[in-house]
Amino acid sequence: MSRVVGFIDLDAYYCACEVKQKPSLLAGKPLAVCMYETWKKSPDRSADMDRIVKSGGAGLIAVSYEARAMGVKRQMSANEARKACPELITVMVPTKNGKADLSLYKENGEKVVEILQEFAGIVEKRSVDEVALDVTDAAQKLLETTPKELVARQAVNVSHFADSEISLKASKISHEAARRGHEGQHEYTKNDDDEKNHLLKYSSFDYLLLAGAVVINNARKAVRERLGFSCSAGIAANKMIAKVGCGLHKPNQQTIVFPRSVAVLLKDLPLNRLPGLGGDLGNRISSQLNITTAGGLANISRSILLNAGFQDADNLLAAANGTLDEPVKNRANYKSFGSSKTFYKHPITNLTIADQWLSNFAQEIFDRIKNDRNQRNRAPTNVTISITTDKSHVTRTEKVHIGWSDSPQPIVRSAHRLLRRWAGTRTAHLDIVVLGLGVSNFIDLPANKASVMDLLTRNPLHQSKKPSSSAEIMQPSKKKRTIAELLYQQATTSTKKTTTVGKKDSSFFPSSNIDPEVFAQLPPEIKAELLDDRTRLLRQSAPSLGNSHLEQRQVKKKKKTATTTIDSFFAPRRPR
DNA sequence: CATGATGACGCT
DNA sequence: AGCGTCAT
Repeated sequence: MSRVVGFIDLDAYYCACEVKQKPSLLAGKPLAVCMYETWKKSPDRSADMDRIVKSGGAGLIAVSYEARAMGVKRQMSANEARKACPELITVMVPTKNGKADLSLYKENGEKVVEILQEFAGIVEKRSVDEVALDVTDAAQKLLETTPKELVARQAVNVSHFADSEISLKASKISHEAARRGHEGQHEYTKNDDDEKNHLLKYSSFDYLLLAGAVVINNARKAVRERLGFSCSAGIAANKMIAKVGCGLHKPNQQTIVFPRSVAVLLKDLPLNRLPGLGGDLGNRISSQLNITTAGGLANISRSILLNAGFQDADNLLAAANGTLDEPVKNRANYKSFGSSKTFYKHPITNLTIADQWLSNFAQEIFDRIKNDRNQRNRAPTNVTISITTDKSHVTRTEKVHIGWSDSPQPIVRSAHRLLRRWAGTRTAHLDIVVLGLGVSNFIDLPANKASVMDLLTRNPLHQSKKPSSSAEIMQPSKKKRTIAELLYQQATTSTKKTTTVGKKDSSFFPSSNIDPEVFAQLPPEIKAELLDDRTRLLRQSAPSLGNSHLEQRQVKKKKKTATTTIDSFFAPRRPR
């Protein structure tokens, strides 16, 4: 069944966050955001005023539209940019514990998602500044309550169309130019093409798209009014085309791609502007098949693609034809998060320093875990360290129990252990160029800690006085899982390690405050399952020993094979 | 002068 | 579990 997908991209997002912080100084100004002022160690800066830097600052990571108009481009060094635009204001990202602190942007991004959730049943957070929405239902509802001609009129008034002259011109811009905001981008002005478009006869699905465009426009308006962020959007029958459409007109504009416009839009679209083909795979396709556009790829036969070694031919062709239809995922929050830092030209040489950084990372991650946990009653169960040297890049993962713990220590200890698992016996000359730590594999926690404790304990300290929280109502967790989780927590925090299963149920949790009688009354199969869960979780949590010297691989400079699939984000999983 | 920090996911 | 790719 056809869907209506909106793809929203916040305009010059890091810049917009900074403008929100200091509107009187920054609004309407040519502005750029850079990562650090210098690569040398310097004190943390979080105050907005301290972050406006007059010198230094390496590659720009965000450029306001005012600065783009002056020729400032992303990836310029700050000094280069100042030459192009002497009035340029450069703001460095906040730093904390000696590293960039992106929480300002992340937190604002979460607020954006919250607002967008009011407008769509299915919301997929794609990155800090991108969100895909399935607005099919909302569009249908709108058409049920509003005459379709009125809906169409509203949509036309606030949207571009992909087959207009200016849209098709924008579709021919190179990938690089499009990314940095090509010339001629400006706020919306009405044009004759769009009016002509409005005179055409709409199919019933066209009306649905038009309704979706009204919904998306309302969503964008809400984001702008409540948070001050402007954004651009594309509206189409699938996520990939919606994203392509989104890129046609920025900032603060939206573009509708009717099904009948897809072919002409893709005809001259540079191949590497198709999501997933912006890297190696796209380059190989271009050079091996001597094509440069999506339209060119669409004209290649499946068998030629297969013969050239592109096993993912079907998806490639679907992408080139604009029919690749990956559903909008129902995921408004992160599946993992982490903290990392590059030590450019000053690699970490010894374990002590690495440990300190890992502790910092762990603290930062734990702060995020606490936030996330309060909102979503979940906690991660994996900790992964990531280490890059000149010669290698490796990751090491182990299980960790966080639960409702209020200390970052479990993560800190895991991180230090994982570091040693990699380093082996070596303690110096580690030469770590990039060090990172992350957590993943979230599991649901008891929605309300106290209320679950009530179930299993007679400890009056744990009896909750409040009714269940709203979080519990919104996200009821399965009782079985909940109990297993609790048992696991009890087991791993107990002072003794039990190596054998006790003969009596009541002897099972030496220092537990779980009521043995309650446990004893559980049906035998539940007991067995709980015990099984407990031992399994314990086993998983046991760190294994590694041999780092065996793991030092050469980093492969050149990869590899035409078997790589188009970016998973837009590609449906291949059937079996 | 010049440097990124995350995050998702397929393949094996 | 670990690696590689693609993305912003």
